[in-house]
Amino acid sequence: MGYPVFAVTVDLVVLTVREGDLHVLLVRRGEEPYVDRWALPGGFVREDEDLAAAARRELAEETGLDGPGGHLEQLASYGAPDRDPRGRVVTVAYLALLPDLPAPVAGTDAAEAEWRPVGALGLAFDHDQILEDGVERARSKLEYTPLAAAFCPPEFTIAALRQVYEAVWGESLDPRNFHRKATSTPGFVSPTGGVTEGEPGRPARLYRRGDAALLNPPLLRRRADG
Amino acid sequence: MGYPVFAVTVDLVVLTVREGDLHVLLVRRGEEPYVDRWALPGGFVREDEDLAAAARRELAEETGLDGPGGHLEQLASYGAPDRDPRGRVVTVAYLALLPDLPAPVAGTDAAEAEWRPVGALGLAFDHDQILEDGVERARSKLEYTPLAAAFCPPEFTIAALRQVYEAVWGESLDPRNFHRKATSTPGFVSPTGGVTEGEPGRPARLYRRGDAALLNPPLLRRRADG
DNA sequence: AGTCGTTATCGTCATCATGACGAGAAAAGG
DNA sequence: CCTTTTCTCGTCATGATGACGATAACGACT
Repeated sequence: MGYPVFAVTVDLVVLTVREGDLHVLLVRRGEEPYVDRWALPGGFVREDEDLAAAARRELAEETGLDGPGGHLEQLASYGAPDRDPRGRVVTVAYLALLPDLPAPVAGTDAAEAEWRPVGALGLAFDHDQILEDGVERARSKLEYTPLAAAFCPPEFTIAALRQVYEAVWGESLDPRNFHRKATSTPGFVSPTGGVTEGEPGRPARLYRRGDAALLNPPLLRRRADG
Repeated sequence: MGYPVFAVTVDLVVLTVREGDLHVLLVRRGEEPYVDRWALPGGFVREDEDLAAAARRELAEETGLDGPGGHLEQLASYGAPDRDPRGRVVTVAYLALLPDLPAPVAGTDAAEAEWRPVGALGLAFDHDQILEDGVERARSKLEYTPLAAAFCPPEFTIAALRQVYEAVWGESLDPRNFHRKATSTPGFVSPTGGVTEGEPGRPARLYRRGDAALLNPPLLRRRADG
């Protein structure tokens, strides 16, 4: 039976919140095609490797960290016949949400890597589209899941969680209403008992991510109207 | 540069509502592996074919119909190393929502095909998992989009739309509250001006699918609690 | 024609969630 | 001690929802 053969890659949309803005991890390509252009990190899936395992491996290689606190999920697949000039390549994109890393990125890999605010970046291949899809997925996930905590360190304040929403959604939220919502939605966050120290203003209680898979009711962003 | 080669297939989760229950389109396999076992329809992506084009082609081959009124979207990709005994095969699953077909399925293809109520079916490969993911996606999509209309003919009644929700979600909804919600949510449905004739009971107004991409506010199913 | 069963459509009411905003609590810094 | 800052708790009006009553408009039957 004859059928076409493909190369299969995984590409990563790695998002984090830095200084109040949503950032994506990019690497500068070291070889053709698109030499010296910025692109999403990624690579070929190995002979005996599951797709998710390949994504985890690439994430660890690029960030030196996959540990708890983050989140990794499959995003979508892209396989236009002409998306890679080298031939038929299907890529399975994964979306990673990480806390702002104290450790520098690109630990093991020699390639240049950096965090860039999301926006109109002229990335290699169809990576602009993949990034756009990833950002939209993240925005949507924050509505229905407690995943915003994946952007935070293990213990965080309600204000930090709110700033994640504000950065990802690009809109500001009322601190008092957000506080009520976060603390009253079952499984969203759970208090650790600790409080912040040395910060300006009244000390804030610390929370961990709750155990709910879904927020019920969800926390909907303000729609453009319709 | 040496990298592994893969075969790439598309598999379809084709759903419809028949007689008040959610059904999936299955085909009986005619060759190894899994001969004579039921499986999701699908096939290899061709040399110069986009993934979505391959999905549309397979859908047309299996149902003889891809026309307007239905819906097709990418679901997810599956690529466990051992998911196909023939070798390394990555499949990109697509989800199709169709109105109950007047035409018989499997027009062109010689393989046996039939609609089966969704549930615990012992399908070939990892198709049970793919089906489960597809059904969950459909359930979720009905909450946030007007896509339930994709299960209906071009013109339909509010009651028909409600029966779609009841079949897909597996729960009953109050006809009066559903009517209020469907007709008051902007872009959900739009009246055609026509009414049903010859049906028992009071004639019902006919509607077409609205132009909204998202329901705002959404129509949430009753959660299992948390 | 009248009655009944059936389904569609509209209305009412209590409850819950939300947006807007006031106000006190608890820290740091002068 | 006072001001500034930020967290936390309340209040109130509004909007969405669940539960359910009531009426409208058909076919079928007597």
